[in-house]
Amino acid sequence: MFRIETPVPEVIFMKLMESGEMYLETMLLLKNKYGYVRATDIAYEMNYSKPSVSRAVSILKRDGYIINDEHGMIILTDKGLAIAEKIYDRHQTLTKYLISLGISEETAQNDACRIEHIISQESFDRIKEALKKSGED
Amino acid sequence: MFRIETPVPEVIFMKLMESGEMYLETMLLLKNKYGYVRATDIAYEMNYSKPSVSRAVSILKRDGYIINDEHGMIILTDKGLAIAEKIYDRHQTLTKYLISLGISEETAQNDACRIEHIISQESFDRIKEALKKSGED
DNA sequence: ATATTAAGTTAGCGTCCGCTAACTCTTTTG
DNA sequence: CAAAAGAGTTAGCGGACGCTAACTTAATAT
Repeated sequence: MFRIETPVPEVIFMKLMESGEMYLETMLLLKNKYGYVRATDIAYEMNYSKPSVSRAVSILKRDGYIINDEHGMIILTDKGLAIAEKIYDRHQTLTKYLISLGISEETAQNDACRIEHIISQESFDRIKEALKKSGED
Repeated sequence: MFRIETPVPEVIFMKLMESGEMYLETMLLLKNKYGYVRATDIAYEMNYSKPSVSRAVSILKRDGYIINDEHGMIILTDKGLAIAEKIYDRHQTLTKYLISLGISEETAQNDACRIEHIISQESFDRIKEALKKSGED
């Protein structure tokens, strides 16, 4: 009898896509807002269909970003929370920064929401710095 | 005999996707560099396979962004050129702006390349303004 | 003139990520 | 307690956009 080594690795290093980041960010937002996170509220918040959310949730669960508590509520794991907070921070900072340039609140929100996923750490750090400085005078 | 009105509109209003914008921008770059635009050079420049480029080109052609000249070279139409120039301008401006914040040339290029497609006109205008001002002192 | 290289296309695959239809299961309500 | 409403899932569609393999056609070199 031979033990056959499975060619499938324990952990496939999945790069989290923009959409996954948006879901995690929304979950953090809902957690802060209601104290719990449900798929249906995610769907409402993101203006997506329930099946879209259902699939996203199951993927995020599979990849260890979220788990369910005993009541079936969605709980961010450390890994998931880290990303959610990172994106949330980016969102706040970028929004404030764009507003400081004279951009309307609404546009700033929308643009921040897109940029937060694609900007490099280096650029984000410099922008955060610039915002801090501009707030000092 | 009845003339059957086709339910398919003459022109389907296609929103150009980020990838289409990148192709057009690259075409403008190649035009400036070599004086002509070929699919194979696009593939080399963007690090894409020839079939990927071939399909993109046929879609951009179908939608009126490019045409072929008598030698089979790719020519940007007015519509295509307008977009290419818009994105190119955004690229230059955003790159300069990021560099002015202390971000390295390379990172600035990369981030500009992503942001150029998603930022609103309003935000872009404010950034262009801010860059102009910062250049004045 | 033939062999090689280059340009471009076609066919078909795979992933991401929206969607609707239709179902189950639970909770609420008259 | 039966009906309605709400939460969540499964199945399957479709479009955007990468890819490789394999082809044709045109240009170049020996």
